[in-house]
Amino acid sequence: MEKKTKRDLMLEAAFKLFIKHGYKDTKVIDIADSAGIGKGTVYEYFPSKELLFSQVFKEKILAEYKKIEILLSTKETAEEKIVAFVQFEYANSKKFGDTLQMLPEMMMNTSALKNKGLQNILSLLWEYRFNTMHSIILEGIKNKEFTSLNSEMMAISVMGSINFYILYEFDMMPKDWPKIVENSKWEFDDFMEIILTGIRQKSI
Amino acid sequence: MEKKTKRDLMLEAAFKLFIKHGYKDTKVIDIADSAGIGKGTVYEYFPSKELLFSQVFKEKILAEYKKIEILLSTKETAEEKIVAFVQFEYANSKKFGDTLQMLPEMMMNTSALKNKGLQNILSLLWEYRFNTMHSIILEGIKNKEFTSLNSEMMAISVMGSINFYILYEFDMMPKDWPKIVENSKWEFDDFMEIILTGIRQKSI
Amino acid sequence: MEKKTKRDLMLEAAFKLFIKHGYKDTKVIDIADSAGIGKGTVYEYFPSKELLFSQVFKEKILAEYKKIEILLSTKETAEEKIVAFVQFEYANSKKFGDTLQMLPEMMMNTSALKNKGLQNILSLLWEYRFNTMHSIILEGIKNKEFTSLNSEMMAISVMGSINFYILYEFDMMPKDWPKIVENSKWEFDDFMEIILTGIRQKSI
Amino acid sequence: MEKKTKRDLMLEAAFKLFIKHGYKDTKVIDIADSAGIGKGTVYEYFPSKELLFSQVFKEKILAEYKKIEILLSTKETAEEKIVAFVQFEYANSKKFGDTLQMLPEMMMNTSALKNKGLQNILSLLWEYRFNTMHSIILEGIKNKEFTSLNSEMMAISVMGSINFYILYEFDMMPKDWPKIVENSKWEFDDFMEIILTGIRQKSI
DNA sequence: TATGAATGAGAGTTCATTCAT
DNA sequence: TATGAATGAACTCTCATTCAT
Repeated sequence: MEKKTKRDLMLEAAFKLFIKHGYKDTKVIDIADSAGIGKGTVYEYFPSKELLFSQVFKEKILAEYKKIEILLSTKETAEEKIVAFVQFEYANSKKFGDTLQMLPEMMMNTSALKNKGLQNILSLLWEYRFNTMHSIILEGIKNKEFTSLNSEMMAISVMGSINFYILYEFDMMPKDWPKIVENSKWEFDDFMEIILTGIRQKSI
Repeated sequence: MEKKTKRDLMLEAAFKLFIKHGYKDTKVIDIADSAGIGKGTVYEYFPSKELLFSQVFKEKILAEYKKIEILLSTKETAEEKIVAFVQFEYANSKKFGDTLQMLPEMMMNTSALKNKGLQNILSLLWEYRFNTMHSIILEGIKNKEFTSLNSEMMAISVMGSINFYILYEFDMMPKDWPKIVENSKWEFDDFMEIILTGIRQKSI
Repeated sequence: MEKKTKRDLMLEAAFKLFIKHGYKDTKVIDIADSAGIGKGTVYEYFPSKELLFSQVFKEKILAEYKKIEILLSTKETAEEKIVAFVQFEYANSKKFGDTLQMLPEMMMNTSALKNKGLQNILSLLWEYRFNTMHSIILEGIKNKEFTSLNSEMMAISVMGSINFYILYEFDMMPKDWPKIVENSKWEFDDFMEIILTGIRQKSI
Repeated sequence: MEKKTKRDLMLEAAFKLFIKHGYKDTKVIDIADSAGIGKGTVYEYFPSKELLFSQVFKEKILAEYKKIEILLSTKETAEEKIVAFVQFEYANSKKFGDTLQMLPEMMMNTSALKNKGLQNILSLLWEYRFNTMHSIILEGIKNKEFTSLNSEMMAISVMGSINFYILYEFDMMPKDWPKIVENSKWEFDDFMEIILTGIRQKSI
């Protein structure tokens, strides 16, 4: 029976609109209207649109992604961790709803933000996700689960595959290309097999 | 002694500015100035900024990527074609100079475009690149070069890896994470080994 | 052990801020904060910012200037009264501290006030000061201390000189013109000599 | 048969509104409306409201005041120059019409301008007028026309008297004090006599 | 009585688009 | 055909004032 504060209402409205329409196309008045409050009220809580975005990012998006750590700690092998990582990101994307227009903008480092400091905030997500994956890879190499090729290249390959997979599944791809109708277990297993085979220690 | 038409001048200026600053941050006046023509003249050739962008995309960006076909026709095996594909995209990105601000916007399907129809134009690049890769994969499966897992998943994994690799090499990633200092041959070979191992036919 | 009422606290805070930053640049919230009360409370005592200003002016500024009367009553001749008048205004300005941004706004009849009625309130200071000076002049003429030229012109000349002298001494003048380094007794005496000579009865 | 440019129309409209209502109370849209042009057009000619004000000041106000030099060069003695100076300023004020609300804001160094550089522009007028007067005084001292008291104090006294006289004549003073109905020759002569007597060389 | 969260009219500025020349 | 001066809708942000508590 928790009552949502105005700040929460605003962050959530802003979050939805930012990911739906992107930064530049989300107007302050839209956020206010969507949160059911007055325009001026936005500025009672956040000093500017840019800083509001910054908070949305930190409190809504980044925070969500950081929950991966708990999940990973329950897994033993590096392979299991990578599988969990993909499942987690997949679920996360699903949770953000069907309005993911901003995801690419976020995933890539584009930015309509004037403030250079804020531009880097988008990098935080990249950095966090990449570093998490890189750690798993390094652990896998140490364990002899994975081959001992350049670990950064391995992380790049795996992360790239995962990003693309997610975007693909969530309709960020061209609307008119032959879309896989349903995300079957079979597809997922194949996908994991492909990326894991790429980095696995070759059995002798 | 070919004389460039005003239309060409504009398309080229627009192309450079769009990839340098992105759609929203490229002003019509900048394009006109850069092309050495009057602002009003832009509207003699293109009915709006959005449609100008559409033409730039089709005639400049997509056209550039389609040159891959010639290159691929010179290669025999699917593996060779994938290596050529990566090298081509890498070179292409390099050619765009050090001003690649729009690359992520293009690679991902972000858009500041109001016109939903125009947003899909960005998908054309995706579609083209993905289909090209998918064809190579299918050919490789047919040749028994590649494993016979789900071909779309294979294409997704490979394309994702490549996109990420390119973005990484061209500094679109967070500025402060441990950047590989120089793009060594060794890294490239490792990268190719990883993605190819993922899809290769397992030797018995 | 007098306890200051909220009203007093507000008037004093408002007084300080108005003379420091001027009318438009003093925000209601600043006054409330400075007085250590809530913003809403301001409106319990004063119906608007304009009327608050009006009260500040009447109760703080004008009241301060009216103390001249006590001083003047201790002087015998008109000349002595003029000297006292200048010294009083000089001291008054000094007392307002080093934050006299509003002094010119007050001395001149500028106004950011929308309410025409309120604009005239600033005139009260002028009127009071001018009338005081005019009375002294008339007394001096009657005493045969001063020449019998048009008494208003005499008052205008003397008041203008004094205003300018004060503004000059308090740095309201252009910062980069040759500023007299220290306000010496010699300068003051010269100044008084100049304005008094202008109105003195010529000795035969 | 000179045709006024849009720029001229805007400068003139801005000039009138600035002096009538002051800086903060003159809206860009008012200037545009008054000049009979669109709001956006203002920004085709001037990059900001502040810089527009700056130009108005330089091209309309300061330029007008600098015409004094021609007049002064036709006068022989320092006294004649001071008389001419007063007459010039009086005429100048008259020319500016009956809407002089901004004159005090200009004469004093108040400012609603955020830009510190622009604040100083108001000082230019002060500086110019004071320096002009100071030069006349110095010349008069050299000629033995004037007494040899501190020349800056003499300039301050004379300038202050003149400013006040002008403001008084042009209704900047309290509306309800006993206003001299008509600016008679008699008043003017008295005024000049008073300020000149204050600085004249005493005859022996 | 006292509060401060909430408000929205209104400010300066931008820029894609129009249109008289 | 080619132009750029002119436009105004739309943006972000401010702050005096209101009002439920």
